[in-house]
Amino acid sequence: MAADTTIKDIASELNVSYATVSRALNDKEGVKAETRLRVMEVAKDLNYRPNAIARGLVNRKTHTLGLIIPDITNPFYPEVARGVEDAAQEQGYSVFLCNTNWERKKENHYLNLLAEKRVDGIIIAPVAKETPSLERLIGSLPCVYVGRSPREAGAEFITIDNERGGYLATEHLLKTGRAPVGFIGAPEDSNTLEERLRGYWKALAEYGEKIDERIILFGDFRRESGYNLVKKMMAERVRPRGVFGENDLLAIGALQGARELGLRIPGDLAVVGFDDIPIAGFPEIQLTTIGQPKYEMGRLAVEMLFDITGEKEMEAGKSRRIVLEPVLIIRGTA
Amino acid sequence: MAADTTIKDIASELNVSYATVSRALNDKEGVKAETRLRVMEVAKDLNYRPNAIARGLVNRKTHTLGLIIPDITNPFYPEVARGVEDAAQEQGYSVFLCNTNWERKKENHYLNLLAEKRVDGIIIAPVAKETPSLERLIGSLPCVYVGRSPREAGAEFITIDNERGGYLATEHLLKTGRAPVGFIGAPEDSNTLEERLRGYWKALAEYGEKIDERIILFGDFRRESGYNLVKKMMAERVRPRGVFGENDLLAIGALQGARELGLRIPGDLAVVGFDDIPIAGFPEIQLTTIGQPKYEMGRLAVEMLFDITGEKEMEAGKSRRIVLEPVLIIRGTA
DNA sequence: CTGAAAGCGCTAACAC
DNA sequence: GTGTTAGCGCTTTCAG
Repeated sequence: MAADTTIKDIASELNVSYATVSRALNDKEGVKAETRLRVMEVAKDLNYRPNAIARGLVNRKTHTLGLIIPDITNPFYPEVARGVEDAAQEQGYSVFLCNTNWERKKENHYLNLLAEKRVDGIIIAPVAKETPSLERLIGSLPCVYVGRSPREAGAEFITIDNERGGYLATEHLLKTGRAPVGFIGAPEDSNTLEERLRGYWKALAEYGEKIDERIILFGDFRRESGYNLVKKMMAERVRPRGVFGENDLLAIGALQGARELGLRIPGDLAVVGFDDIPIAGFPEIQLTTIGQPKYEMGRLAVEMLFDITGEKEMEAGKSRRIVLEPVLIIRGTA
Repeated sequence: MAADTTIKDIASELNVSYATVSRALNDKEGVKAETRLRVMEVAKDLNYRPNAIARGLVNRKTHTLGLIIPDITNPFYPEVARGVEDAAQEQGYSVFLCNTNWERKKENHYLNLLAEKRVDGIIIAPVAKETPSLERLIGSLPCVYVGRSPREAGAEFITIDNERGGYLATEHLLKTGRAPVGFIGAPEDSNTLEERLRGYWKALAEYGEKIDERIILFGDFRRESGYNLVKKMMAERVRPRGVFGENDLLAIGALQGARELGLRIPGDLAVVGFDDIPIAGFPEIQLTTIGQPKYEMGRLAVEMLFDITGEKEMEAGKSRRIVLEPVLIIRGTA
């Protein structure tokens, strides 16, 4: 950028030391009211803009947060991101939004980058169950996980009870007589999968259904995957009458694949998703799903971060490990 | 963050000057191979992380871009954002994603913030027709607009031909005998509205239809708005047989409102949108719309930025003012 | 090839 | 109240 005006410029303009200018600009005490006024004036005239980089260097604080999400294209994450950004902005923070596209390499890269940029904290929805490069950072860089409960003892997190969510979804299917119930999810290492799958198993067990690997299928997190997986599933000998999709995109894809197969929903096949993304509620979709407070989770993550850094204390009674209760939202597909 | 290790630490460890360390770390010439190796080793041992803040201060370059979008919740923007981020990352840049939520105040705030953080460039999808606080920055901070062609002479931009898009949409409706054709859009000051509306007018004129203010309705950019507006429109005496929505979300809302009114689509009412967001292509929606290459636009915006800063030259023949051709995508709603 | 030293823009003691 | 000075972590002359 072109030569910016610095506090020195405005100091020499006024024939005061630049320390005084700094004091005036930062509303510190010990500056004559008149001096302060003149400083402000000249600052405006010269179109002065504080250099956050220089400030960050001496204050060791950048007023910047990093937010790492796996898929900005999945409507779940923009909602979370909005919560994070709103809450951050309210405290005068800005956020680096990093999209890993479900690639661990990218996640790693961003983690390093954020550390190098000396962000004041990181909020992450990790790609996989373990995030070693982050775990190395924790302790030197405050961090909170969103959407999953990490294994490491030291980490803070906000998530919903995924196992319970999986249970609720499956139970609903079973209770309405949809056995056998299939499951479609992302690859095995995904962070939330394990817990939701566990909930699925649990419900199955409780209803006396046995686990049938033929109708537990894995792909990726995209809608197309749900579409393909349901077709594959329906080609099996055991024809499920209900399907639980690990997330809404997958479930919606399943809906579409099933309809293409000529199946009526929910008559021939009932489908339950997870997340309650906005389109799930569209009249054309009406997906039965498990709801989570996405925006709120984003906000809470920031609060927790600030609580760690001491920037701002959290409301009393709030823990730094929050597990929210999922809710079953019954619409038209199950 | 806790006390980081600095180049001084690794210098004293090795009994060399920290200048040497800096050189070694930055792959500068004039360092004995062996010294370099030892530096690298110790750096790794000490878990050294370059401080991008300090670097930015001396280099006057932060390797950071700012991206300002109005609504991360509208699937159009995440696509653009992905393009921006991918292209930026390829050049070793990271991006601050700022969501203005259609608020000029927030936009302003972010613009200042980005300037203070000394980003190397800004890509913006502005809230309104004019962005005075940005225009003041241009010249000192490279900037490119996405999604609209600003009035100022000095600004670079990448957009599609919105007027032509509006024309194509309306023409399609007219050609298929849908007159009278209504229009629903966001508030008057919106950036793209004017051009798309102009295209609508033009098509109307060409087909001998007159402009009827009663069926040109404005709300905001959200789906709910389309839903409400279409209901209002259908309550008018002139009952339109086609509607052009300024964006897909609006058009989808219109679809839903119309159906709730008992109208069959496209039999009773034909609807065309704009943007071609992913859900537009869902089998349940099948929205006829105007397509724009969102991801590509994001990428191109970054290229243009780097071309301005001299970071990387653009392919020959590319202008810094790009107006892409919109395409009509005919699906089921018109 | 390496070291010493200045300086990026700013804040924070410590003097006066 | 205000000025002086050191220093945040790093890059970059300029000497040696």
